[in-house]
Amino acid sequence: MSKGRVTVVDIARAAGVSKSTVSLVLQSSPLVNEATRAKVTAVIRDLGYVYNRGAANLRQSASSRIIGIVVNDLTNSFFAELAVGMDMVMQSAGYVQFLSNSAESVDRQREVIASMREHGISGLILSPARGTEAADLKPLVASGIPVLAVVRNVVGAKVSTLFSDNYAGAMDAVGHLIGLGHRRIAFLGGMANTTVFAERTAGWRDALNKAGIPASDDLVIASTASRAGGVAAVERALQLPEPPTAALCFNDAAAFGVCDGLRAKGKEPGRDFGVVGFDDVIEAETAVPALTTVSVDPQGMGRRAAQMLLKQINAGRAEPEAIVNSVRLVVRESCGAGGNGGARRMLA
Amino acid sequence: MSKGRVTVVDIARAAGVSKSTVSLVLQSSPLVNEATRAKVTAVIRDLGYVYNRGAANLRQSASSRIIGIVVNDLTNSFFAELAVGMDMVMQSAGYVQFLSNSAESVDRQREVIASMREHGISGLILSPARGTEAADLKPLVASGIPVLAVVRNVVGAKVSTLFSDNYAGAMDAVGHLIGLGHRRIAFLGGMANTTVFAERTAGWRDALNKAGIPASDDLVIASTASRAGGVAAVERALQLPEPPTAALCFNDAAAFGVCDGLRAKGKEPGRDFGVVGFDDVIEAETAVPALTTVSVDPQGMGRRAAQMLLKQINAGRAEPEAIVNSVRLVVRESCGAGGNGGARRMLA
DNA sequence: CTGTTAGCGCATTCAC
DNA sequence: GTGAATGCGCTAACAG
Repeated sequence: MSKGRVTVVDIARAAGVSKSTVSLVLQSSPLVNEATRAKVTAVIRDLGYVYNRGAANLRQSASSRIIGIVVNDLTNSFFAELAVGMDMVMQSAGYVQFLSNSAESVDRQREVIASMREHGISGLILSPARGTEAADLKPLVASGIPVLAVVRNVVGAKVSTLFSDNYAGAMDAVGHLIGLGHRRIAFLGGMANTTVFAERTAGWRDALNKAGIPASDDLVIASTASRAGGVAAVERALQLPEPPTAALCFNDAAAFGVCDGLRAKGKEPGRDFGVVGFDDVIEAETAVPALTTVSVDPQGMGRRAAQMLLKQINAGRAEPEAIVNSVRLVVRESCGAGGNGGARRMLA
Repeated sequence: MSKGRVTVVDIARAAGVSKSTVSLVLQSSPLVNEATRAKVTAVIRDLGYVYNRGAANLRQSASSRIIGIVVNDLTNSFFAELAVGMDMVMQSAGYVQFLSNSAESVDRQREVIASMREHGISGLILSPARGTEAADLKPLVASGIPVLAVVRNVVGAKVSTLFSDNYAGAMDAVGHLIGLGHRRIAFLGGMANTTVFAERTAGWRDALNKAGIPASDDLVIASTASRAGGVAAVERALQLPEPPTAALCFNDAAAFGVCDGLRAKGKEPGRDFGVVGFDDVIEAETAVPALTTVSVDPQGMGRRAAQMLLKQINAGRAEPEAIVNSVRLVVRESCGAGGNGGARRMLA
């Protein structure tokens, strides 16, 4: 039963036709007799034949229908959600994906991309590891296969891009806080040397400046983009000579940490201190956020990224395009039961 | 530059040798002159040649060095961590993986597995969608490619397995609570119709019975395995005629929800109510758990799964093996700063 | 040590 | 409608 793979020849012989007839049946060509088609499909099922895409792809220089996805940190729910979104449209489009985790290592990233390339991917979506350079992608784009960078930028690389509008989102959020009367607004959490961090702090800064409020660097407190990082950041913020009365948090994890830290100091988030967070993982943990958030919807972004790449693949040789994924400020006035314990009656 | 793929023939011509010499160089065979080897490798680099594994694999009936991984819910951090663990060892072993999300749909799962098979995977790791039957995997195992089921069981399927010792973990956890003097101990959260749920509740039940405490079905309150589910479950539990004084929570998300729900009722988790949770995602969100937990370490489990599968692949035609991944009870007496706000001074 | 020959499984002409 | 050739990129034999 498992003595070597069963091929078209086998099923041709068993069905008493020639291999090309079988081939036609496989691609459901209209120019084959209905009776023979039935016979062939029956034999295919009986012998447990499986189509060999590798061989097919070798022959015709068609698309392998494999695409590569490399993300910097699949452990982060944001990127997991992103990947799931991509997976959805890839599956529906009849593609399979190599999906790998670079763990922020450019070396692993390079290796994994090389490996994918040897396997003939017809496109690549990359959420680049920190420190990725244009040169790393040079041979890939030179070979003509479409590459899409998401979430983070690769400066100088001639690839398509899909980024969130971090700048506008931060502007909106800070504007909201200012509208509520806050004047000292901190930026808490996140790793400083990322483009996302830079964009979000830029929006924070410009929104303050626009309102005539000085944007003091003391109020930008970077840390890890985690719950622990949020706790640490807010603790530092509250120790400032002139502590802030509100904060824009780098992401949702940091925002939760900030709430934790506030409660630990006897402050009620929302009532005693305004909190707005970028919500990179909205829809994921539906029960939690009673916070006002700048929502990114990673699954939607993933779907959009996949669609972009497939379009490029189908279009053949298209120019790289840059798209900005819009975000929206979600203001939650009240918070239902089952919410995040201490985060009700939000001032922000 | 990108006029068709550059092949062995191209580099053979450019290097002034024959293709088989190039082939030998590619597989770093010892029987090739050092000078010609240098020449060939130089040309390879200059022309930007990429090895075509598809063609190679077609010729020699060797392993494709592609393995398939299908997970029921990549949105769940547990499975994301699991996948990352697998990714690590696959990368180190020179494999690439198709990684896909079935989203608990047996249909998607079947399609995706079929697609992977057409691409010639040399092994499959499956965290089965709910409702997966042995028949779904029948053709795959019949074709002789190693299959490993993780986390959940597929009854009747002749595949290798790697499960956590949910039963023993639940026993340990409940024993711990009993040792602290609790008599009415609930089981909160989790979807009822899963094997994991069945195993964990069985351990809960048997530990109670062993201690001579009746295990009332009222105390098993299923819900979703999420934070919201935990909130709902503990609310129901506290409305019982004889409410519990402690609980074993299905997973960490549910445990957090239980703490939320307790605080909403003015009860301090750990002080007023004993909480132990299965910690499916330990190491992931390092800041949070001030809870006593039954730890599973999904990344480690993923690494182990990958190693198992690779061993099977290398061993050729090995019998399926069943391995149990041990879990450990982690008792946290105190909880440092930056912990989960309300979950300190745990009674459990 | 290196070149020659012959397929791996499939799809695409062409004849029939 | 169907069957016989040909070649995709590569490796395995065997010659030279």
